[in-house]
Amino acid sequence: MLPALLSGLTAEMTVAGGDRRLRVDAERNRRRLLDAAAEAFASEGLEVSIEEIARRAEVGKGTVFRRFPTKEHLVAAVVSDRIDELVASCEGLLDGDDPAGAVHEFLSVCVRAQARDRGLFEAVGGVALADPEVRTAHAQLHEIAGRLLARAQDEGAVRDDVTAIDLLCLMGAVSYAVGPMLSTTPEIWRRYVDLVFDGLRPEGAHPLSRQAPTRAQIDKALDAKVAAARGTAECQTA
Amino acid sequence: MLPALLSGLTAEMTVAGGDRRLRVDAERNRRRLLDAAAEAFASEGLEVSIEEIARRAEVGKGTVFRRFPTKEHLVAAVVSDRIDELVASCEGLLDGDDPAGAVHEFLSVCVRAQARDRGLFEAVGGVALADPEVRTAHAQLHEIAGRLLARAQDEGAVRDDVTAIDLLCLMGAVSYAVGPMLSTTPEIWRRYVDLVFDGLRPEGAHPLSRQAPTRAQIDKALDAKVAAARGTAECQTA
DNA sequence: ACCTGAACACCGTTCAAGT
DNA sequence: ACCTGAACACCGTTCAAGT
Repeated sequence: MLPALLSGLTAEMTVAGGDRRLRVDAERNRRRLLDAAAEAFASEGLEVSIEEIARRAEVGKGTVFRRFPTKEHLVAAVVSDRIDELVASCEGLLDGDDPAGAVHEFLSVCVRAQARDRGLFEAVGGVALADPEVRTAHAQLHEIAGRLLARAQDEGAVRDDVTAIDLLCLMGAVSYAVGPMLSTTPEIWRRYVDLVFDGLRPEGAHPLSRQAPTRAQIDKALDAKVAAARGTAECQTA
Repeated sequence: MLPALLSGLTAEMTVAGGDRRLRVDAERNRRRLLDAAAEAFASEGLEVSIEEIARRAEVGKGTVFRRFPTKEHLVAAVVSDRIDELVASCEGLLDGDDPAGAVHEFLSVCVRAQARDRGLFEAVGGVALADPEVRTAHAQLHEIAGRLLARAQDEGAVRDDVTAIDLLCLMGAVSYAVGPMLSTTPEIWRRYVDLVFDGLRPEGAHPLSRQAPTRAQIDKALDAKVAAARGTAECQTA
């Protein structure tokens, strides 16, 4: 009896935001679902069916939707954990004494994570960003990118006309480009991180024909994208 | 009577590979379907339903599958036309007298095309490359990229350690990165073409930690990807 | 409270019945 | 030959019936 109670309390501490305490069996199912989903999304991508995840977690299909009102919510729960991990492993880069190397390493860490986790890659480029927790985690990554970039720019090791948003965009760009090649040459992403990073150096820098997108523009575009996705979904159900 | 016969003959000439001549009404439906699909894919992306396309073309759902055995085939038919257009508009770049500018322009033309046609973008990054016609068209683009690149490298205007495959990958990378921003800042792709192109200049070039992927590796990876997609599809139907 | 599988709407695909 | 819509399998989602 006591262990069960304790595990319930631990769960409450773990859950972000202070959700209501779940019944012990419910909490156990939630964990199994998150674990099964994380594994399935990472290896197969986001298109694995809910039924498949439920099977792997050994629960009924309906249980998934009782805990996560929609598949997107399940994706967001898994993905925000992954981004949190990414944030944690990038924070250490702020301490080093090689600012340019740290920017390069930041790109490497993020791209490698996406190369190894197909679901993570698909989610951060997609509508998962609609989820508030995912956005928060993503904003933290944005902030780290900004600090790393500022240090490197102060030293003159990175051109002055690029922004943290550029860094995040380029990280996604590289992750996308290497996707099809990962099965035959799993480390190929390093080449494109190197190549893109060379474009960030001051030596070859030429004026950029457009201004950097602002955070507001990105958010607006994401909102529009989410609204569009919601729109067609509503059309389908209506 | 005569016009109908002529239109039938024209159709036969137009169709690549010398397919059997279609009945006049069938040929008309084929055209309407291709037009409707091209428009729908371009604006909505590849996820538009066959039913929607059939509706726009004013034919029955079954007619689509009579002409194109699968949705992928319809996508491939539309997309190979789009890539052919791209090839045509890039061939002119081989004549100019600014090799570096031509490489930049090549990237611009291809990225702009993908920015304006969502289906084109989704297809060239995906399983559409399984289709032989699409592969042929894509190989032509590859060849042009190679010739443009060689000229620029001979002049010392582009670093020597990048390949035509790198160029094609980076083009896809940029197209991906700008996707979410197009609704608010439709010309933003120019910024990332500039930025990536600066990475191709010799001035800031540093050794790349991995060798360029070979055509064989790419093809093998694509085959694997297609096989995997087919595999899960067969599992679903089996 | 929570679990579950049957039921529903949607989509790609097939096919029997029509011209 | 070709056209068509009803029928099938699949997927995300809902919900009535159970504990």
